[in-house]
Amino acid sequence: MTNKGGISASPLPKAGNVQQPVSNSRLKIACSNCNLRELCLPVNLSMGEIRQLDAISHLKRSYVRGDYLYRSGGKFQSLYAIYRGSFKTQVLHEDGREQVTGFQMIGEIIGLDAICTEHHACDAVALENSEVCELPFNKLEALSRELPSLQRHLHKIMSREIVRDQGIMLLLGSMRAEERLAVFLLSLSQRFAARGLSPTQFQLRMSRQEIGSYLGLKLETVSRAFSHFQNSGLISVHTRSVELIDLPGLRAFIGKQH
Amino acid sequence: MTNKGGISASPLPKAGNVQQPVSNSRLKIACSNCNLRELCLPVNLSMGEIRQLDAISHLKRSYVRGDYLYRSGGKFQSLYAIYRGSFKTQVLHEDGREQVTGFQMIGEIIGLDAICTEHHACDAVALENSEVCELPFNKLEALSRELPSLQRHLHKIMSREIVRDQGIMLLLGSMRAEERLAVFLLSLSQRFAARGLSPTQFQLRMSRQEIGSYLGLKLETVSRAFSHFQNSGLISVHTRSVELIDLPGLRAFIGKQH
DNA sequence: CGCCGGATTGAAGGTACTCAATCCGTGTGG
DNA sequence: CCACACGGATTGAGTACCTTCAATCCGGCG
Repeated sequence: MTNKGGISASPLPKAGNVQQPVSNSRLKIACSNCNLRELCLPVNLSMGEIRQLDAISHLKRSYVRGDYLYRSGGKFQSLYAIYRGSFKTQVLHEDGREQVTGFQMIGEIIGLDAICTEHHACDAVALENSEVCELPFNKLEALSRELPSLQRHLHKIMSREIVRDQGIMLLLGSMRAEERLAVFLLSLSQRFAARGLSPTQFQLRMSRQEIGSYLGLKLETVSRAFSHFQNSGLISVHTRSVELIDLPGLRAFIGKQH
Repeated sequence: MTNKGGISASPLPKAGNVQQPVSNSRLKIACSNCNLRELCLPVNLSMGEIRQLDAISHLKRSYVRGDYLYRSGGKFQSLYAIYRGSFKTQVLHEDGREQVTGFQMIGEIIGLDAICTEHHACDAVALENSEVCELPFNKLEALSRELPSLQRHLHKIMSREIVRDQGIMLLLGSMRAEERLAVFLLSLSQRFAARGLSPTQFQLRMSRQEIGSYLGLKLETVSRAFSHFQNSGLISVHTRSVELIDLPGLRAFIGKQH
């Protein structure tokens, strides 16, 4: 209950019920007995090696909805493993346009975009009450020189981010509005399932506006797509609570011509 | 003239005229005297350290337009530094849709998407006669444990790829057709400039179809946007040869409401 | 010369956007 | 406790932009 996030990778292995409340988040806790360990460290590390990770990570304070974990342009120090809650990342264009580039949930790593310039390339904003585990990057790099399996793990996390982004490019570049939403819902479903939560019933943590920004659509279009899925019997939706009624039907919907 | 690509990062420092023809590409050549070195290795490595890099890299044979450097699903072994020519990467959806996810040119590194699964997540296809330098990833990882500045460099390359992809998400998610093309042309211009080539006159290596796929547009829309820019006096275009006449005008075009 | 693929241009149609009204759930204050 | 206000979500009508379909053009090559 008083544990701490380590280094995440998704797609994630089953991790049992990891969504227990954290009673005292200021406590310094160890990766070695974190209940996110199977989520964050699917790596063959010995107990001794995990203790080395413990030594470099800290549990940070809570964030409430709207709080910034970091801001675009800010100096890069650390990666963050999400221990509780969820975040969105967004890039802002000088003309005021904004694009949500991702929604991150428990066990995922955030901040990789900042490595190349040592400054954050996007904002990270809490979508709900959240806690993160801070991983100072210099120390992480040093440790990964010692531990090849940690090094490989770090590379995989970054590579996975690249693959994920390419998937979104495919979505944005070639899918129609309702297909985009179907892909989005199925992706959420998978990620909840990987965390031992229901793949068919969940609460959205983001607004229609935020979903739209992520999917390259206006909020009204997102809303219409939700309604259409509901009228087709594929889902049941009531503002932010969603039930996926016909998963195969949703999957089949993707790629269908008009 | 008979040199070899190393490990690239962009945005790239000025690198003089790196576009000399390679007389005999089968020769084993060294990073240590590669004329791409300033492009590929903007890293503080000693001569001895660079020789260690030499030891793990090989120059691969030429590819002609349409040749696959690797295919989606193929086993991952190596990263590739482009030594001459250019490539596109594309992901294919089961329903036949395809999305070009990037165009890579000389000095850039390709294959990072495969690290997470050990299998390539996209196809890489030559756009013209090209040569690459193969970098076996296991050896690269091992060496980067020895050389912190190489390690950092590798992380930066991966991070830069993530940032680049986020920029494309912004483009695909929130820009209109002509803005997308303007961004694309300005990005090419910058990349040519970084290689000591003209930022205002160049040959496109890809078809309208391929540009369209990259930008999330149909080829006719791309063609119309080219024509419109030409009629507005911003560029001069004749099939694949492009001259950017009014760079500030192009820049100003981005973000303008309708 | 004539073919072929890629590029351009035109006209018609469809999808998603814009603008606007209404609804609904939550939280606040009387 | 209820009325009201507020922000987010839904729904509708009209429009803009991009796509689709189709014809034509152009350059390279056999």
